Amino acid sequence: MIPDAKPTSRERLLEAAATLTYRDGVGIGVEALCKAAGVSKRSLYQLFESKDELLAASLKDGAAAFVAGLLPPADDDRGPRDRIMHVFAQLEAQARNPGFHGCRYLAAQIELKDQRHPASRVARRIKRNLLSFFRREAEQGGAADPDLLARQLLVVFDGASARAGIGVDDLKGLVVPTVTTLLDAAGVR
Amino acid sequence: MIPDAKPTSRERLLEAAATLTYRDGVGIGVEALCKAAGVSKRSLYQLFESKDELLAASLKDGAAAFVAGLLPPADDDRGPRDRIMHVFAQLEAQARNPGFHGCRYLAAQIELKDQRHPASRVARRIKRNLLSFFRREAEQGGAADPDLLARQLLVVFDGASARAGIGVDDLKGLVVPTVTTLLDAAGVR
DNA sequence: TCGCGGGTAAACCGATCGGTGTCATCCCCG
DNA sequence: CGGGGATGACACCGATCGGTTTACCCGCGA
Repeated sequence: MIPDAKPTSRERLLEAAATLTYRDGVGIGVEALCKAAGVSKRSLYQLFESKDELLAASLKDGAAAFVAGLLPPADDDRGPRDRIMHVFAQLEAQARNPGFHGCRYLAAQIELKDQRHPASRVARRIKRNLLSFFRREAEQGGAADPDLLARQLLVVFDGASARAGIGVDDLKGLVVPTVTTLLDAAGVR
Repeated sequence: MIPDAKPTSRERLLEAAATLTYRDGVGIGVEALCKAAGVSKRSLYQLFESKDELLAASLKDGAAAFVAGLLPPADDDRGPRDRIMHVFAQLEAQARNPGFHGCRYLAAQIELKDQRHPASRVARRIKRNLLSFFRREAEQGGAADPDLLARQLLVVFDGASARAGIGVDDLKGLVVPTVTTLLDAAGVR
């Protein structure tokens, strides 16, 4: 039911950038990106200022899918506890996928050491939104220290997805009990 | 009290590799490594098979310092709980250092996506040793599920050091209460 | 029919990549 | 003193980096 039989050059570039940088890292060459997208280098540099801006746009473009794949629907009638657990259940499910290589935003920030890199800024913003979600739910769940709980949850999220991403842990039986323990200790009902 | 006024070419290369790859990532060029070490490229390739082997050797070379900087002394008379807490207190202290950029072994594994890369193998082994330490202490502390607790602790370790390393959290008031909660829940005395 | 915008392919730019070949130099050991 | 192995300096290799330029092609509207 998608009217566009063929996506725009711009869309194909964003998609190729998302796929290849996730698999191979942000060090991937523009030549490879163009080939994968079926777009000439000439067009790339008409659509984007630079490779860095393409990377940033690609990360931003994927934010909606990132949120949709992790967060519960906004009209969810479950309580904060279940809504938080939902995120980690989703993470565990995604980690089962052989194509899973961890959180692309964390990876991007680690690979591009420069915090001021446009793509790094985008990644930081997106993760800050996840932190806000956790804090909001923690507050609503009556956590003793919502800020602390939100930071704890994000540490677990990043640690778990990183370790699963590099293939040293499958998260099975790990993430749910961990988050449960933290929620219990924080007094989230 | 160090007899070597001037370290070996090999030692200088290992040191330069450790410093520069930590700050700039494993993508750093061999030219830069050689210049920093004051060693010619020619010598580098007589001392090491390739850049990849130099990186691997450099990571392995730093393992002792990594352990010394985190783990409690072997003859420590404190209990398992304090010995585990020691690791995280050290991590939090190190994260205060402006030169801190997270766990170099996690970063290396994320940057080199290839799990079979020699440096990635070394990193994996070193972190497995940390996991073993956690499990040993968990067992000795009477944890209900020592394997689970060890995995939880490593997730917190990696998550916390990664987030501190990219500058989005200073770990203050975060890591100690988190580990305390996990130890309590596991029944570690 | 014309021109124009958006697209491609491909050559090209200087710089850098990992890695070698060549040769002079230096220092240690006999 | 004489010789040899380690080291440094440096040019060089083909490949690739991010980015630019040139030339051409094609469909659409005036």
